[in-house]
Amino acid sequence: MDQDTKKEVLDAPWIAFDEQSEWDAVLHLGHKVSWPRKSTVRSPGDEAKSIFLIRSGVLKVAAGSRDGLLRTLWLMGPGSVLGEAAMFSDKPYHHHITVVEACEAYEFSKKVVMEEILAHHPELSRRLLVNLASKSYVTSTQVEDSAFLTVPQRLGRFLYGLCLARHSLQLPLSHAAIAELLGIHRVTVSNTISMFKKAGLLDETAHGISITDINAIAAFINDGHPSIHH
DNA sequence: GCATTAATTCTGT
DNA sequence: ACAGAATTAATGC
Repeated sequence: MDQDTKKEVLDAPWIAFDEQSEWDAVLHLGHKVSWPRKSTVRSPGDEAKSIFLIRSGVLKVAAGSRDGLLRTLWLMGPGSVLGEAAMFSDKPYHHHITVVEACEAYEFSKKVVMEEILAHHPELSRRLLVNLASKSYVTSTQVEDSAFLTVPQRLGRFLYGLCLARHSLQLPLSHAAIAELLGIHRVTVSNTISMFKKAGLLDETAHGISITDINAIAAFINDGHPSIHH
Protein backbone atom coordinates (compact mmCIF):
# COMPACT_ATOMS: atom_id res chain seq x y z
CA MET A 1 0.00 0.00 0.00
CA ASP A 2 1.23 3.46 -0.83
CA GLN A 3 1.26 6.32 1.52
CA ASP A 4 -1.28 9.02 0.90
CA THR A 5 1.55 11.39 0.16
CA LYS A 6 3.73 10.86 -2.82
CA LYS A 7 7.26 10.81 -1.66
CA GLU A 8 9.83 12.47 -3.74
CA VAL A 9 12.60 10.18 -4.88
CA LEU A 10 16.01 11.58 -4.18
CA ASP A 11 19.09 10.14 -5.73
CA ALA A 12 21.66 10.13 -3.01
CA PRO A 13 25.31 9.74 -3.94
CA TRP A 14 25.31 6.43 -2.12
CA ILE A 15 24.77 3.44 -4.33
CA ALA A 16 23.77 0.21 -2.65
CA PHE A 17 21.16 -2.49 -3.08
CA ASP A 18 19.60 -4.59 -0.37
CA GLU A 19 18.67 -7.43 -2.62
CA GLN A 20 21.66 -9.49 -3.64
CA SER A 21 20.27 -13.00 -3.78
CA GLU A 22 20.00 -12.86 -7.56
CA TRP A 23 23.77 -13.03 -7.70
CA ASP A 24 23.94 -16.33 -5.86
CA ALA A 25 23.73 -18.38 -9.04
CA VAL A 26 26.91 -16.90 -10.48
CA LEU A 27 29.04 -16.26 -7.41
CA HIS A 28 31.04 -19.41 -8.09
CA LEU A 29 32.10 -17.91 -11.43
CA GLY A 30 33.84 -15.05 -9.69
CA HIS A 31 36.45 -14.92 -7.01
CA LYS A 32 36.46 -13.14 -3.73
CA VAL A 33 38.71 -10.17 -3.13
CA SER A 34 39.11 -8.01 -0.05
CA TRP A 35 40.43 -4.50 0.28
CA PRO A 36 41.65 -2.98 3.53
CA ARG A 37 40.52 0.42 4.71
CA LYS A 38 42.19 3.36 3.00
CA SER A 39 43.70 1.29 0.25
CA THR A 40 43.42 2.29 -3.39
CA VAL A 41 41.39 -0.10 -5.50
CA ARG A 42 41.78 1.48 -8.92
CA SER A 43 43.36 4.64 -10.31
CA PRO A 44 42.77 6.61 -13.48
CA GLY A 45 44.23 4.75 -16.45
CA ASP A 46 43.88 1.27 -14.98
CA GLU A 47 42.49 -1.30 -17.36
CA ALA A 48 38.96 -2.52 -16.68
CA LYS A 49 38.95 -6.19 -17.54
CA SER A 50 36.43 -7.21 -14.90
CA ILE A 51 33.64 -5.97 -12.70
CA PHE A 52 33.23 -6.18 -8.93
CA LEU A 53 30.13 -6.93 -6.92
CA ILE A 54 30.57 -5.28 -3.56
CA ARG A 55 29.33 -7.44 -0.71
CA SER A 56 30.40 -5.42 2.31
CA GLY A 57 32.17 -2.20 3.13
CA VAL A 58 32.18 1.18 1.43
CA LEU A 59 34.10 2.50 -1.55
CA LYS A 60 34.61 6.09 -2.60
CA VAL A 61 34.67 7.05 -6.26
CA ALA A 62 36.39 10.37 -6.85
CA ALA A 63 37.52 12.50 -9.73
CA GLY A 64 40.93 14.03 -9.26
CA SER A 65 42.65 17.04 -10.71
CA ARG A 66 46.31 17.06 -11.59
CA ASP A 67 47.25 18.96 -8.43
CA GLY A 68 45.74 16.40 -6.14
CA LEU A 69 42.33 17.93 -5.58
CA LEU A 70 39.63 15.33 -5.17
CA ARG A 71 35.93 15.61 -5.73
CA THR A 72 33.91 12.66 -4.53
CA LEU A 73 31.36 11.55 -7.09
CA TRP A 74 29.57 8.92 -5.05
CA LEU A 75 29.97 6.21 -2.46
CA MET A 76 29.28 2.57 -3.13
CA GLY A 77 27.99 0.05 -0.63
CA PRO A 78 26.92 -3.60 -0.61
CA GLY A 79 25.07 -4.78 -3.68
CA SER A 80 26.55 -2.20 -6.00
CA VAL A 81 28.78 -3.00 -8.93
CA LEU A 82 32.09 -1.35 -9.71
CA GLY A 83 33.83 -1.14 -13.04
CA GLU A 84 31.04 -2.03 -15.45
CA ALA A 85 31.02 1.37 -17.14
CA ALA A 86 34.71 1.20 -17.91
CA MET A 87 34.59 -2.44 -18.91
CA PHE A 88 31.63 -2.15 -21.27
CA SER A 89 33.00 0.94 -22.92
CA ASP A 90 36.46 -0.58 -23.27
CA LYS A 91 38.03 2.39 -21.61
CA PRO A 92 40.37 2.59 -18.64
CA TYR A 93 39.12 3.76 -15.29
CA HIS A 94 38.64 7.51 -15.05
CA HIS A 95 38.42 7.75 -11.31
CA HIS A 96 40.18 7.14 -8.05
CA ILE A 97 38.52 4.27 -6.22
CA THR A 98 39.48 4.12 -2.56
CA VAL A 99 38.27 2.16 0.44
CA VAL A 100 36.33 3.98 3.14
CA GLU A 101 35.37 0.85 5.05
CA ALA A 102 37.11 -2.46 4.52
CA CYS A 103 35.45 -4.24 1.61
CA GLU A 104 34.79 -7.70 0.37
CA ALA A 105 33.80 -8.13 -3.24
CA TYR A 106 33.44 -10.70 -5.98
CA GLU A 107 35.35 -10.13 -9.17
CA PHE A 108 33.89 -11.34 -12.46
CA SER A 109 36.01 -11.41 -15.57
CA LYS A 110 34.82 -9.80 -18.74
CA LYS A 111 34.47 -13.24 -20.24
CA VAL A 112 32.15 -14.37 -17.47
CA VAL A 113 30.10 -11.19 -17.77
CA MET A 114 29.73 -11.44 -21.51
CA GLU A 115 29.31 -15.16 -21.96
CA GLU A 116 27.49 -16.12 -18.81
CA ILE A 117 25.84 -13.20 -17.04
CA LEU A 118 24.58 -11.28 -20.06
CA ALA A 119 23.84 -14.40 -22.05
CA HIS A 120 22.03 -16.46 -19.46
CA HIS A 121 20.94 -14.21 -16.61
CA PRO A 122 18.52 -11.49 -17.67
CA GLU A 123 17.80 -10.58 -14.05
CA LEU A 124 21.48 -9.83 -13.53
CA SER A 125 21.71 -7.98 -16.80
CA ARG A 126 18.97 -5.79 -15.48
CA ARG A 127 20.87 -5.30 -12.25
CA LEU A 128 23.84 -4.06 -14.20
CA LEU A 129 21.65 -1.58 -16.02
CA VAL A 130 20.05 -0.37 -12.81
CA ASN A 131 23.46 0.05 -11.27
CA LEU A 132 24.70 2.05 -14.25
CA ALA A 133 21.53 4.14 -14.29
CA SER A 134 22.00 4.95 -10.62
CA LYS A 135 25.38 6.42 -11.31
CA SER A 136 23.94 8.43 -14.14
CA TYR A 137 21.11 9.79 -12.01
CA VAL A 138 23.42 10.61 -9.15
CA THR A 139 25.70 12.72 -11.28
CA SER A 140 22.93 14.59 -13.08
CA THR A 141 21.13 15.21 -9.80
CA GLN A 142 24.28 16.68 -8.37
CA VAL A 143 24.68 19.01 -11.31
CA GLU A 144 21.08 20.16 -11.03
CA ASP A 145 21.26 20.68 -7.30
CA SER A 146 24.46 22.65 -7.44
CA ALA A 147 23.03 24.79 -10.21
CA PHE A 148 19.64 25.56 -8.71
CA LEU A 149 19.70 25.12 -4.95
CA THR A 150 21.17 26.85 -1.94
CA VAL A 151 23.65 25.15 0.31
CA PRO A 152 21.14 24.40 3.08
CA GLN A 153 18.78 22.91 0.52
CA ARG A 154 21.50 20.80 -0.98
CA LEU A 155 22.61 19.57 2.41
CA GLY A 156 19.02 18.86 3.39
CA ARG A 157 18.36 16.84 0.26
CA PHE A 158 21.62 15.03 0.73
CA LEU A 159 20.86 14.04 4.30
CA TYR A 160 17.31 13.05 3.49
CA GLY A 161 18.24 10.97 0.50
CA LEU A 162 21.02 9.28 2.38
CA CYS A 163 18.73 8.31 5.24
CA LEU A 164 16.33 6.69 2.79
CA ALA A 165 19.07 4.93 0.87
CA ARG A 166 20.65 3.57 4.01
CA HIS A 167 17.44 2.88 5.92
CA SER A 168 19.08 4.59 8.84
CA LEU A 169 19.13 7.91 10.60
CA GLN A 170 22.77 7.45 11.47
CA LEU A 171 25.11 8.87 8.90
CA PRO A 172 28.76 8.05 9.54
CA LEU A 173 30.22 10.93 7.58
CA SER A 174 32.52 13.75 8.59
CA HIS A 175 31.93 17.32 7.52
CA ALA A 176 34.91 17.03 5.22
CA ALA A 177 33.51 13.91 3.56
CA ILE A 178 30.18 15.64 2.96
CA ALA A 179 31.92 18.70 1.60
CA GLU A 180 33.86 16.59 -0.88
CA LEU A 181 30.65 14.90 -1.97
CA LEU A 182 28.66 18.07 -2.46
CA GLY A 183 31.41 20.29 -3.77
CA ILE A 184 30.94 22.70 -0.89
CA HIS A 185 33.63 24.25 1.27
CA ARG A 186 34.13 22.24 4.42
CA VAL A 187 33.56 25.21 6.71
CA THR A 188 30.29 25.95 4.96
CA VAL A 189 29.18 22.41 5.66
CA SER A 190 30.17 22.75 9.32
CA ASN A 191 28.25 26.00 9.68
CA THR A 192 25.16 24.66 7.95
CA ILE A 193 25.17 21.54 10.07
CA SER A 194 25.42 23.71 13.18
CA MET A 195 22.35 25.57 11.96
CA PHE A 196 20.45 22.34 11.50
CA LYS A 197 21.56 21.21 14.90
CA LYS A 198 20.33 24.38 16.56
CA ALA A 199 17.04 23.99 14.71
CA GLY A 200 16.67 20.50 16.17
CA LEU A 201 16.91 18.61 12.90
CA LEU A 202 19.92 16.55 13.84
CA ASP A 203 22.53 15.76 16.44
CA GLU A 204 26.20 15.15 16.11
CA THR A 205 27.41 11.85 17.47
CA ALA A 206 30.81 10.41 18.07
CA HIS A 207 30.99 8.99 14.60
CA GLY A 208 28.96 11.28 12.43
CA ILE A 209 25.48 12.68 12.27
CA SER A 210 22.23 11.45 13.73
CA ILE A 211 19.05 12.77 12.16
CA THR A 212 16.46 13.50 14.82
CA ASP A 213 13.67 15.03 12.76
CA ILE A 214 13.52 13.50 9.31
CA ASN A 215 10.10 15.00 8.67
CA ALA A 216 11.33 18.48 9.32
CA ILE A 217 14.10 17.91 6.83
CA ALA A 218 11.62 16.58 4.30
CA ALA A 219 9.43 19.62 4.79
CA PHE A 220 12.42 21.87 4.57
CA ILE A 221 13.42 20.35 1.27
CA ASN A 222 10.00 20.71 -0.26
CA ASP A 223 9.06 24.27 0.60
CA GLY A 224 12.63 25.41 0.35
CA HIS A 225 12.04 27.87 3.12
CA PRO A 226 13.78 26.87 6.28
CA SER A 227 12.55 27.93 9.64
CA ILE A 228 16.19 28.64 10.00
CA HIS A 229 17.60 32.09 9.69
CA HIS A 230 20.79 33.34 11.08
C1' DG B 1 47.35 -7.24 27.47
C1' DC B 2 47.93 -2.58 28.85
C1' DA B 3 49.58 2.08 29.26
C1' DT B 4 52.09 6.05 26.83
C1' DT B 5 53.11 8.61 22.99
C1' DA B 6 53.06 9.91 18.52
C1' DA B 7 50.12 10.97 14.39
C1' DT B 8 46.26 11.94 12.22
C1' DT B 9 41.62 13.57 11.87
C1' DC B 10 37.92 16.59 13.01
C1' DT B 11 35.63 20.86 13.82
C1' DG B 12 34.88 25.78 15.27
C1' DT B 13 36.91 30.32 14.96
C1' DA C 1 45.14 29.13 8.29
C1' DC C 2 45.22 27.77 12.98
C1' DA C 3 44.20 25.60 17.49
C1' DG C 4 42.08 22.50 20.68
C1' DA C 5 39.66 18.15 21.09
C1' DA C 6 39.13 13.69 19.80
C1' DT C 7 40.43 9.29 17.35
C1' DT C 8 43.52 6.12 15.89
C1' DA C 9 48.05 4.01 15.19
C1' DA C 10 52.48 2.81 17.03
C1' DT C 11 55.59 1.68 20.65
C1' DG C 12 57.43 -0.23 24.80
C1' DC C 13 56.79 -2.74 28.92
